[in-house]
Amino acid sequence: MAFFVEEVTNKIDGKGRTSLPAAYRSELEHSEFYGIILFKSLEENCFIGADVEYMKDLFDRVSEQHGPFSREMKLFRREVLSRSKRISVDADGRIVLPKALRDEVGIKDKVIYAGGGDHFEIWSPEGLKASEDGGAADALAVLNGLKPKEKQTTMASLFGGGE
Amino acid sequence: MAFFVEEVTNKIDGKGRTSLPAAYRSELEHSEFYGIILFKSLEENCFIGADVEYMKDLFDRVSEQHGPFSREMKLFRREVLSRSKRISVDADGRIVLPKALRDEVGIKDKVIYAGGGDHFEIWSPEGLKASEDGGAADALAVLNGLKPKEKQTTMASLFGGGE
DNA sequence: GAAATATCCATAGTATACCATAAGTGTCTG
DNA sequence: CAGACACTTATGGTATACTATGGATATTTC
Repeated sequence: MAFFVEEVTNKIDGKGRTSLPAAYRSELEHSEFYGIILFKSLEENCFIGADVEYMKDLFDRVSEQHGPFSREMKLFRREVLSRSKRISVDADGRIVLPKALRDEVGIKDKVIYAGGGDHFEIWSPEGLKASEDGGAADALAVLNGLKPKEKQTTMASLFGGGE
Repeated sequence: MAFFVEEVTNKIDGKGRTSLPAAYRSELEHSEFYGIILFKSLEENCFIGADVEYMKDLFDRVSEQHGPFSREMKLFRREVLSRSKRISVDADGRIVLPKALRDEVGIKDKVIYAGGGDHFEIWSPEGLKASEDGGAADALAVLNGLKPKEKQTTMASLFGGGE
């Protein structure tokens, strides 16, 4: 699965065209669809981009854990899927952010792509600056507080045939 | 399988013609039948549209899990299959919603298509507005509450004392 | 033949494909 | 090691194709 890192600042022109960072493109080009799924973050003033598989995976998990016509699934459909867009990467490596979307998060002539692993974020420079976090010290505390990775005892490991 | 996202508002004329969103059409055109299955939602005041494979999949699952002549299968036939319609996409990318159907959910001169992954919904603008959900915060809670994907058979699940 | 349904053109606006450039990177070579 | 060459990347401009929609004409269906 694609793994996005790096923070990149690119221009965006009057038609909403902006180069997707090359590092992201190479993560995407093995995908079934050479493009991204884009949707407004549920908590922050930015967009979230990812490959289609990421969204299909979220879909499957909500559907399996709550039921295909559950209240949770309905929320997911309304608040995420119907607000998402499929945006293809053109031959020059660019995507287009329609004006309506740019206005939602205050993007003018520059965008910042922020890699976040399974997905990435798209910010206006002002928006990203305004969204402050705890800083490096707090992040260090998170890492230091990590417990060992769950060592699940699986059927396979019990009866042989593990990796 | 087709994956529908985006919310699109289109006009519908006196003859019931309305453009199916281009994003949906490109999801459908690899299907065996270039058109949709349409049926009235069992719980909401809208229609549900999908490709034929979606309905065949529902059919298979009900049949396999309850038996081909079970009470559940009879319900599915009566309430879903017999109320479904096969609607083809014409050369201009439009579908036709007959007047009887439009009246069922109060569609006048505009329809809203709401992508929902494996299927999409067709609403009247008023109907969609009236059907409110929990909003972004609730949707975020759903996503944060997701359990890890792999459902491995663990010691815990074997001998009690789950998560 | 009247009403309903389907097929065929026309068009304005928009989005996409195509082409061009300029800067940066790296490689190969004499 | 200097320099020529081939790539890639980001970005600007232009032309073409597509989308949504309205109107008109066929073709059913009862």
